[in-house]
Amino acid sequence: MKPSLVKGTRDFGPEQMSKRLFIFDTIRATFKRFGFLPLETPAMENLSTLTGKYGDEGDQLLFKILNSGDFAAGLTADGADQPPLHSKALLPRIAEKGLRYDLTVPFARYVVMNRHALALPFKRYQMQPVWRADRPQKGRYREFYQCDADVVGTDSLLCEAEIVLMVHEVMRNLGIEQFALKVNNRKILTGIAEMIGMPGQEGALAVAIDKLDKIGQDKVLDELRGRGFSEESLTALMPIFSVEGSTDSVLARLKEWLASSETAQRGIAELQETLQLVSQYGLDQPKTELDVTLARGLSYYTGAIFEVKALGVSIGSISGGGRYDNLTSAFGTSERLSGVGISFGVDRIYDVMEELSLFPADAGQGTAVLLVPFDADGRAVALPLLNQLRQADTSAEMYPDLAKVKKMLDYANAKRIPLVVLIGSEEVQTGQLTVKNMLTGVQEKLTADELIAFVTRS
RNA sequence: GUGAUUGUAGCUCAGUUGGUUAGAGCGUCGGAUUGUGGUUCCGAAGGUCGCGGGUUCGAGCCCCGUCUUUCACCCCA
Repeated sequence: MKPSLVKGTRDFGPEQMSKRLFIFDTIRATFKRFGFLPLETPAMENLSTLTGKYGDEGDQLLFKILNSGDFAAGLTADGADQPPLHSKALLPRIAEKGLRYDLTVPFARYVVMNRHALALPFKRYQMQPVWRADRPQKGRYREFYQCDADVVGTDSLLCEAEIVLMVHEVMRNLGIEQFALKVNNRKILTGIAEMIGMPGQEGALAVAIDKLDKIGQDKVLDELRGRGFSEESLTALMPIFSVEGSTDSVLARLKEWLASSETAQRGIAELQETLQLVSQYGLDQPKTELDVTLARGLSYYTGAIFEVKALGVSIGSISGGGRYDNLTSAFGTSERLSGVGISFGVDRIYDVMEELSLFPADAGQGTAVLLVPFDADGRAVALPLLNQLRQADTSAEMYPDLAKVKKMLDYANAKRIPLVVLIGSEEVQTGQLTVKNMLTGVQEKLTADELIAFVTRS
């Protein structure tokens, strides 16, 4: 049989992996600098932990795991006198585990289970794969990695501000200079829904408004009509399409328009304070953009919402997050624990960086020096040198077989090893090794000590 | 989940209105004065034409199903 990959999954070869590790390392370094601690949770969770947290659509995208053993035991066969079993009714009887859909919900589960041992506020980062059963397409996979940093146990808007700072640091360290960090606040959307006489409908409102830049104002209105919004409410909504301009002027206009909504006013104030904290920090050339139409589908957000888009590429958002006030309450805690977090999508960041050629040249660099002995005598000289190079923190290897020189140099080219040390009888006798730069073709004679000095210097 | 789309050598692709032993480039392997690669020359290996059915004297080509790829919708990192 021919081997193949599961739909929407990929292998990562050495070259891809070294680029991916560059992304992981960059993000991890930032998370650590901001005081977040590492956490890992299992790939699978009880379905009861996962369901109901992501809305109906999200539940459908969960990968379920068939029970072990005779999962069909106790199921009755469909008979003429019985209605056929529907998969929806069948599911809880044959699957009680599922693959994690994101990192936020398992984190909330962890916090609730370990509440007694955690010093609040608790800051954790987590970089693990998640799985979603939707159709793969550009920038969308069934298995992909998220890098999350969340804080729970504080309402302080400093956390929101730090997320803004982290996003800037990560993007700039990755070399993604052209990006937009869109920010909004769910409370503003909630207030708008109240204002137009559709309280509690901010979810439907958000989903439709989120598509504004994609389908245009008229189609957004059509969609809202389809969702049961009256003409009256739509008329009341019109000002949202004309709030543009600088962040300050947008905030001022919103304040005026939503004057009667206490919720909206709180959202506006939160946003304002967050942005003020960011500017007090002294962030250079912030890429934050207030976008009233930014909604984000995940239903658990209650305050700030973030989304990062790379400019100049047609790949969806590469990062997103927000504040959630009652995620832990879904697990039955009476204590109100507020949290806020950000999630970086490694796979999309990879696609963006690949498309814009942003990976540094040495991101795929493996071995720095290849030792090429021509015979057993050369090998006797090469082995201690190999050891010395590695102790000097240089990645070095020796071609394992005594093969033809051509073959060994071909190997160096294939692995893009920039430096080759040729060791034949002449080199063994004089101690002057032939060091060849594979890029320029230039050769020079160096002693072992000179070689190590040269390699560690560059 | 809805609607399209793709599949021929390791890779990128040719392959006529259905007609004999399915081709190219690149790559791989071997060789061209036994201590020199990336540029040259010669040679070789490598394909159940995604898979399963059907139509036909005959299918890489037409039809159906299925899987896969890519894309739009939905939603999302």
